[in-house]
Amino acid sequence: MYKFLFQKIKETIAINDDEFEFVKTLFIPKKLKRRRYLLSEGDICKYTIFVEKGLLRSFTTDEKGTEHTLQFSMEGWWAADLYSFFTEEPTQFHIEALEESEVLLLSKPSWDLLLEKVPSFERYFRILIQNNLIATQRRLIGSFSETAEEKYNNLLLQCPSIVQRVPQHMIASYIGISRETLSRIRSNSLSNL
Amino acid sequence: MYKFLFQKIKETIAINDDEFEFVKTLFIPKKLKRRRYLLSEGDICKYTIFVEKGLLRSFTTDEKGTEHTLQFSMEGWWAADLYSFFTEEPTQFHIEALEESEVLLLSKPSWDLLLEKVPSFERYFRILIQNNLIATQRRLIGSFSETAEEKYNNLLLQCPSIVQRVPQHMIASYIGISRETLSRIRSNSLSNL
DNA sequence: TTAAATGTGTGACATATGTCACGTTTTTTT
DNA sequence: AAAAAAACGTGACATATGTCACACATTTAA
Repeated sequence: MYKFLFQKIKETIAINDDEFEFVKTLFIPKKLKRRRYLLSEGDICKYTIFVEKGLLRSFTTDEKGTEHTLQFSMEGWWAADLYSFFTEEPTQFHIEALEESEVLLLSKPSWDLLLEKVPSFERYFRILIQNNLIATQRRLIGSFSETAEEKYNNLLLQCPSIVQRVPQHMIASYIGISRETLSRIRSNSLSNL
Repeated sequence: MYKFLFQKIKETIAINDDEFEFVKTLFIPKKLKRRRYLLSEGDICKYTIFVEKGLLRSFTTDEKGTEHTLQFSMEGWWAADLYSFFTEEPTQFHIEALEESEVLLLSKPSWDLLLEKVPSFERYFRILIQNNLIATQRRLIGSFSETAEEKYNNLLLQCPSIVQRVPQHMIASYIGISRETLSRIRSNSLSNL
């Protein structure tokens, strides 16, 4: 249950077995069925979520009812609304399980305790967030400069596994195009083989 | 010259005067004329840049020659291509001074030394980057869900000072619309007064 | 003070993408 | 196995925004 967590942490910082045993005590393991929500609009985001198994999606719904996907989080990744988590303001996001999933929940008090007792986690989270920022900046620039087809092809190159595991209309909402446009792009690229 | 730096640091972490004197020695002060570049496409981003005075812009140029503005950095803000800074890969960004500016440069070795000697800076940078991530995520969702007019009006609400200090076509490239569209939005909202 | 460079406004037109509607296929649930 | 729900494909059409072109205004530099 803590396999990916341990592995991912060790990729960026050095922690010993004792420390990891302590880390373990801070997380709440949870199993989720498909389509279950971990966070809904209006909630306060009480946990940062680490995915050990399965796949989560973070998204918002605008006034017209259209969904916009911020992130897919698969094994070894995190999910949360950081703004709501730190300010304790209500969130605008939903986080749902797209597959049967196993997650580890880290509450705010546990987060604080973690940084206090194992200061090197400050570095771990900084790097994690930094990589997320770099990726999000790229998506933003891409959303300005790329055509719908380029957006899809780039996603295929960069995250083929996401495209395989997720329904098309959610892929569309992740790259910021309509599901119909994505459907047409896919049928066109088939005829170009 | 270090006024904003000191102030901004104290907003998030506690550091004493001795530590600040040490911090000072790590930064390279630099004055910049208008339109001077601190970073050009293909360079390796050698410094993270803190703005004491003036205004910087980070942007990319796509294959068609269209500019896309990632960020404006005014007094008290940072600028850099974090990806290039940490990987030492060539950058795709340009960073230019939009006004006569005074900046403080922090090289990679100095950055490393800073975190080693004053570990609380890990926290400072984590929070800095985290706030940037939250803002960038909002821009991304906005780029999916808002009309050109909404994008402009929201920017007016959130960063009126940027809109005042920066040429319109750069504002357009920041919210991801053409300069002509922005020009029409502005003339329309005038007639609605 | 003049010339050059930069920035802005606006008309005419093109087009990529969204929207709506409906049918079919696939998956999930009972 | 049947029914319900979710997902996908596709035609017809609408439209917001981009593109191109050129005039005018403003700022900067010579």
